Amino acid sequence: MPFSNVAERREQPPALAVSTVIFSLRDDERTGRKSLWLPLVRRTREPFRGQWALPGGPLGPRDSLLDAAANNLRDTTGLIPRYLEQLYAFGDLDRSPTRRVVSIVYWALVREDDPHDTATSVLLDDPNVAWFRADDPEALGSLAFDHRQIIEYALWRLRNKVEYGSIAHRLLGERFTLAQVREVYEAVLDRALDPANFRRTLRSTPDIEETDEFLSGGKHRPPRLYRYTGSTTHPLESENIS
Amino acid sequence: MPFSNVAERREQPPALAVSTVIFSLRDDERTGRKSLWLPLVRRTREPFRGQWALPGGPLGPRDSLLDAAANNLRDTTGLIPRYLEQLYAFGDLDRSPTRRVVSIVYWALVREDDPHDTATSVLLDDPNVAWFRADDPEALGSLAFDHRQIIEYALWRLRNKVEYGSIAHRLLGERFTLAQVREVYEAVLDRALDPANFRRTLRSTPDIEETDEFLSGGKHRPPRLYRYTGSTTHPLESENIS
DNA sequence: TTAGTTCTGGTCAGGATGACACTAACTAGG
DNA sequence: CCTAGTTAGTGTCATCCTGACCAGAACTAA
Repeated sequence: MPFSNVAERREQPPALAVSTVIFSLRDDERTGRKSLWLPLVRRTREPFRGQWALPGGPLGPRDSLLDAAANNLRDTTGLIPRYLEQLYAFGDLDRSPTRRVVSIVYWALVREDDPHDTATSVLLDDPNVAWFRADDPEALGSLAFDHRQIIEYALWRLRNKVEYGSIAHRLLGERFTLAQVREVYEAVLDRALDPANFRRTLRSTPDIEETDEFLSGGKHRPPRLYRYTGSTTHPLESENIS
Repeated sequence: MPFSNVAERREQPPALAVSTVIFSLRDDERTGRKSLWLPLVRRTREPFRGQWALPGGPLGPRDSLLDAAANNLRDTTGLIPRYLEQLYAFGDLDRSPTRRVVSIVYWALVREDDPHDTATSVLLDDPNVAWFRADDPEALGSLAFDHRQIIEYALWRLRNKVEYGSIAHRLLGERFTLAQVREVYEAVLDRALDPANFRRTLRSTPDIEETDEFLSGGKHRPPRLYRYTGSTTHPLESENIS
């Protein structure tokens, strides 16, 4: 039932929605390095029909906030991220041109090659899902709702995140080389880092442990593989998908 | 209208509420130092009637999230904090024994002697509002809902906050001595700091500027007063009350 | 066998930090 | 008025952390 004026519609109770900003590490021919990419979905309904938006949907009555984010992500993009963290709750009055919506936004990190994240295959065939560079002003300029600000805030949070060790671990696999971790840092911070110094600092952290294996098949000297021995952060910050 | 069983009530749309964790700096005879205190309100309705809880209430249809937090705080405690920041959105299914509630929680810093924060006088006369030490296990043990976990998370966030400069500024006045800033740090970190070293690091930050004034009236050598020349953090993290 | 690239360990200088001694400036009490 | 006591503020020293850089090790490709 539509409402005839603004005052009337604002008396409606606010709708609750959950959205997600998903970051992944991908090759960027532009810079030669890896950089951060994120998937967006094309809206099929008004408002903003046809424009790109963050994946999301209403909060189901039987879902916790985290479950709602994970379930919706699976349904709209096929992604099943191993890591979801709450970003922020957006609740300004004029976020949506129709009824008032309070959105609780999560952010996720997925691995490009993770069999658990079945995203790649699904997304390639779906014309309503596409990946964009996280700092691409072209793509971000025409997003639905206030999703541009949300993405910029997510990027800011990611860059200001202290415990990069665990972030790298989420974007990479169970075992990784130090150069791969460096690529994560370089993509997030958007600058080149000295390999030797980076190695020194990373080896001094207790969270990363060396293994006896080496990565073969490369073009040059095979690098040693390392493992992340997760130190627990605050419970709320490290929720896990069931 | 009550519901007869769990399945039925869970089909109701979740209610939206806003609560606030308020920190203030107060003398602590126990340790001799200053420490963090927070006000709680006694619940006058079921559920948890008579128990202590965070100040909060439902989200008004014409309030932004921030306005809702500020308005509710004023009504229930008389506090008008200069600084409110969003902490987290809590939305587990079993947070409330009656209907489902999603709470968006803010945290605030107030000054004990701020004329703007008219709290002290109001709160002293109201038997339904009381201050507790933020790490007092006795008081926190019997809180309503999941408010104990919320407070612990707020404390964790406060301690892990990077930009202590601005935090000190919020808890203190426009002008302050370096010893007062040190008291803030000592209260938050819960350990003593070397006055000389603390002075050195603080004077090296561009955010804090010395004035020509000194604080008179003390028992000993009058300390110089300083001023905070606020550097802006991310917009979302530094919302201001209108 | 050699050139090319990455991996890995090392040195060095400069800045930040903790421990601590010492002087400066005020009040309280006789 | 003088002295003791307390806090404000300065300076020094050793240590740790960080960025810049060098050089050898280990592998591939030709």
